[in-house]
Amino acid sequence: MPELPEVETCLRGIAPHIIQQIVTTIMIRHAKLRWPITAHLEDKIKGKQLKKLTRRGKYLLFQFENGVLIVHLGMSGKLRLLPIDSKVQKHDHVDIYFSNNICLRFTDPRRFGAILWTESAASHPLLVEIGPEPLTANFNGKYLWHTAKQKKLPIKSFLMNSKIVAGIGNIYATEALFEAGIHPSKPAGKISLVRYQKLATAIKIILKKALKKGGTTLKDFTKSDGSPGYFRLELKVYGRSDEPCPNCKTPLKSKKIAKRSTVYCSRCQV
DNA sequence: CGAACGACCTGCAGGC
DNA sequence: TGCCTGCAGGTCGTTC
Repeated sequence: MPELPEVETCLRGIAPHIIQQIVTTIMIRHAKLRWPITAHLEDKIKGKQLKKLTRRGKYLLFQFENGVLIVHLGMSGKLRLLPIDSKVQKHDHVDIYFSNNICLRFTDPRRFGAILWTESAASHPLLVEIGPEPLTANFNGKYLWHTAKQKKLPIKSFLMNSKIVAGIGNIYATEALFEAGIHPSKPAGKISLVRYQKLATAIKIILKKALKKGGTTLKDFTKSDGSPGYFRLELKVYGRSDEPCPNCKTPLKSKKIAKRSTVYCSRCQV
């Protein structure tokens, strides 16, 4: 489910409730995720204090005094805070219990997610090659243009490569390309600097809008069921194949790019 | 080396 | 009702 805004919203929702707390115990019901959960994880984090919770791309980094727990939500993963005695349901694979009687529960039907322990996140192979965060200043049109030189792959695949930029998934790649008026199949190396500047701006605006929406959703977070709740930004083209283009009313088209569904307007995006 | 593809999983909607 | 197919917001490891 989650792309960068959802992961960030999840982080902001859970962090205040568990930062500085100490892990009392953990419960692993299903260790087989994308990779097996790190063996003897309990030995690593039991009795340890959670110092910080940060994000790199779509990876959540739970920073303890002695190392970092890396959590990825895959396609269908969720993290929720619950009372310690909450009823367990199907796909509730992992619980981490904290000293303030809160249970952090990882639920993931498809099990594409990951939970891994590392002593040095800075050099971890999953993190070390991730590109710039899209909401920082060093991600901009010039960076994209420069990095795309000579590349023939479709701009959409280029954008969804986490080595190029962190956290852009199928939805936001689709939406940003529509906003920027760029055809998703256009070879990355054949797009002008000016158009890349427009694209970088579109990415930043869309992500910020989604974050704001997530922040609004978060208001219910502590009050209701303890779930950050997934939210859906009003999407202009994603999931709207055959509907009229919001700009020109031409029916939106849809095609597969690298096996991912892609919606676009053949008139507005060139 | 970069780019394309397969693989990992479950759940759901739609067609027959 | 049941079976089959295709689809889903990710991305690493392998192959070409």
